[in-house]
Formats: sequence, C-alpha cells, structure tokens
Amino acid sequence: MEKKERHPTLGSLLRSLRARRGWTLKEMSARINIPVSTLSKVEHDRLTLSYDKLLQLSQRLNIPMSELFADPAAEAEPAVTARRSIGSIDDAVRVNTKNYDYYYLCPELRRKRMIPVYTRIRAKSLEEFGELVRHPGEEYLYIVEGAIIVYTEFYDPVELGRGESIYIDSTMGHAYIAAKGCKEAVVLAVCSSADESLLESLYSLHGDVEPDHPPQVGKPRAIKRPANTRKRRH
Amino acid sequence: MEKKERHPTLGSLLRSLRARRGWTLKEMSARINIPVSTLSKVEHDRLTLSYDKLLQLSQRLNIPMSELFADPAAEAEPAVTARRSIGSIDDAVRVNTKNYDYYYLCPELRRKRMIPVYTRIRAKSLEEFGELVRHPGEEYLYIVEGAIIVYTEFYDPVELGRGESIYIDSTMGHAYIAAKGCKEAVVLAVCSSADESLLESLYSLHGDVEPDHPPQVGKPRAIKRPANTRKRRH
DNA sequence: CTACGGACTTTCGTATCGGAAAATCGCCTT
DNA sequence: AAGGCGATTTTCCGATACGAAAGTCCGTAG
Repeated sequence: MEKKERHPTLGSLLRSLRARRGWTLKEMSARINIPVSTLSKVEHDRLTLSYDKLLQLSQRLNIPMSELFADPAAEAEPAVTARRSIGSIDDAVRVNTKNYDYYYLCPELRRKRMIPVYTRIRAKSLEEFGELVRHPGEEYLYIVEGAIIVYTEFYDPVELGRGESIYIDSTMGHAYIAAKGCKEAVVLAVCSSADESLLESLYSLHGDVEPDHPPQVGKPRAIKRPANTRKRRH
Repeated sequence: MEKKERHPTLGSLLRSLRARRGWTLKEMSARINIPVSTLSKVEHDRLTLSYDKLLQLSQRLNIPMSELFADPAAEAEPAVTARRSIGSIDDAVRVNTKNYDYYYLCPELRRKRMIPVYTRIRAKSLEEFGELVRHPGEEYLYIVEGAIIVYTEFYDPVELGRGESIYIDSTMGHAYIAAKGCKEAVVLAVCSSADESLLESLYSLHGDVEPDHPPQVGKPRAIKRPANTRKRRH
C-alpha cells in the first residue's frame, strides 16, 4: 500500500506529451535542446532525466513541473470535460429574477473553474434591489452596455461605464444597479470559487425561480486524438 | 549557452527547505530515504538529483513539485486583503507581442483565482501567428470588438463575432486570429488555473518581452543566504 | 528491385551521479 | 589539551546519464 506502483514513468509521460503535439523526436529535440538519442532512451525507460534537463524541458516547453510528475497526489486539474464550448446566448440557461436576468453560458461544461454569466441588470436603486448578495468565490465583471453602480459592503459605491470592469471578492456583500439615465445595463460576469458547488450556490440565490433549462448534460464523447500524429510504432 | 540561470540552484532550495523545518541532514535523509552524503552534495551544488529521487523527495515530503522549482522568495508573499479592484486599462500591465497586445487587468490583486486580460488581436493568419499556444488552466473569451477565428488543436476553427464567447481548456493548443475584413479584434479573456503560477506561465509565453511594469513577481532579489543555516534547532 | 530518406534505436566513451564509509569540523566535557 | 560526539563534508568507485555516430525499419521514388 505504501508504494503506489502506478507511476506512468517519465518516459510514457514524455511520449504522450510529444504525441499530443504530433512532434517527431527530432522536432522535440530541437525545441528543448536535448539530443534525440537521449529522448529516445528516456521514452523507453532506459534512461531518466536529471534535474537540469527536467528544468530545461519544463521551461522550454512551458509546462509546469507538476505535469512531469503526473502521479503525485495533486490530481488537481480536473480539466474541463469537453475542451471547448462556444458561449452562445441561445444555448444559455436563462434565469430571470427581480434584479437581474441571468444567462449562464456554456452550461454544458460541467466542472469548469469559471462560470460566465451574461447579465442584464434591471434594478435602479439600492432600495429596489434589496439586501446585498454574497456567495463563495470571486467574480469579475465587465460592463458590456450601459453603466452601473457597484455597491459593496466595504467600499463606497462606484460607477462603471461600458468597457470598464471590476474584480471583487464575492463573499463581500455586493449589488449591481443600473446607473441613472440608463434603463438597463448589460454586463458579463465571471465567477469562480474553490467551492465545487458554486453553481448551486448561485442558483440558490435566485430563490424559488427555476432555471429555464437546468444544465443537464450527457456524458462527454471521447476526446479526439491529435490529427496529424505520425504513424509510429509502440 | 543560454545560461541565463537566474535560478537558485536546487541545492539552495533544498537547503532552505530543510532549514525551514529545522532538520539536520540526517533527519532529512531518514525522511526521504536518500543518503546524507548525497543530500550534502546536492546542497553544495556538487550534485543534482535525478528524476526518481526528486519524485521520492516530493512525495515523502509531500510538497508540490513546483516548490522545488520555484523561487523561495515567492513564498513570503503577503496575501492580499483587498476585496475589490477596479480594472482600468490605465492601471493594466501591458505586454505587447507579435500576435497580441495584452492588458493584464487588476494586477495589484495577487492570488486571485482569475486573471482578466483585455487583449487586442493582431495576427491575421495562422501562418503569421505561428505555433499554437498552450498553458495550464482554462480560459473564457468574450469578443468585445471585431471578429476572430479561434483555432484549436482538437476542433475545426470557428469564427466568433462581437458579443460571442468561448470557453476552452487552455492546455489544448490555441490561437486567436483576427477574422478577415477586420484589422484588429479586441477580446476580453479570463484565465484560471489550479496552478498557482499561472501568471508566470502566461508571462513566460511572451518570451523575451518584458511586462511594462511587472508586478514584482519574477525578480528574485539576491537571496544569498548560505550563511548561518548551521545552528538550527527545533 | 534498389536506392534514398525520415524517424527512430543502439552502441559506446566520457562525464556525472549515488551511496557507503571514512575524514573533518564545531562545540562540549573533563 | 585531549577526548567525545553529533553534524557535515569528502573520498572512492560502481552505476547512470549524455550525446555523437552508426545501425535499423519502413515507406517511397527511381
């Protein structure tokens, strides 16, 4: 039990890394400045790299060291299920509330680190808005149209116009209000939290209102393999 | 060659690591199962560890690989207590590269989960762009102005216009190109990664280009401290 | 069929690493 | 001073890593 023998050897890591980009040993060699022969040996586990070579590799390829040590407990990057999702308003999950109309974008991507929400702001005054909102994580807001006033628990209100943005700690009470002289404002909000259940937290803010079509997703399809990978044995 | 090694040798890293816990070589040796002599040599830069030993070390000590790679000075960074930051272009850290002009927003917020980058896209063709880019984490892109074509490693290119957006796994190769008929496009990108060093990863993508006013992230200020690591106790 | 070329694999000498044991260095004690 | 002792550094040498050059495979052009 001590030894988690499941090590995907440096060799296999390197190999898949290379395969993924469809490089030949030679190309890779040129990039990281390590002779082909050495690379070959490493991929066949006849050799393992030393610190400096590893450093070189991680720097030249710009990949985090952790990537080279696949196994180590930190399985901490549960990549997006799919690798890409186009955020169209039509596919968004819509939620209308008193103060905001939300469009949760890319809802089919589960477990993403960020939740983009296209939002229309209707409230015109803090009274009308009601109590400040708070939830786990952080959020970044970019004003797409109109102008808003940002009220927060610990700061004076600020007014932001189109093209401006703000980053806040979401656990601090906050409210976005359409600025005077503008009926509605539209913003793009991106939320993120270490808390896995951020999405539920957000939904629960909406009270009894139910999302238009909850993010129900089927299982992802198998990930495609790089197109031009050469035919190499093994 | 390019011995721009501004890195504190593995030895110094190990040494400070040990000093921090007040261990003697022997204690450390017992813990990670590497002979004292070897450790000594490593700390004196007469030797450097190989892959397997490094793995052992990071596992037994339960420290992330990044720690063995990172700059010890970066540890002492004080958490930011600000809860809000307005993202103005004027305060942004600007980086110009061949393909993009980046404006890293809210740079004074360290440790944020997301990195918003206002970006101007100049490249007009994939050839001009060069190799696809990849880095840890995920990113969300919202087109503010113009139209772009998104090339990725695993999908056919897509064209996105103003107001549209896309969410992608950043470890998949990707490139954004200004669509035909539009000189330049402007997008808002938001990046996020479990990897603490995402920002450095991003900066390193820029190659030799230096950020306009780098947020004191990468410049270690001479951390020579080989002195009195001797008399320690616990 | 044979030559040529690309993409690896092997071979082999040299420089380094890795680890057990012996040599040093400080710092107390007597 | 001499001796004791734990901490650290060296020594010594078998085991590896590195890289240049040569060898193997395999698909294709002549």
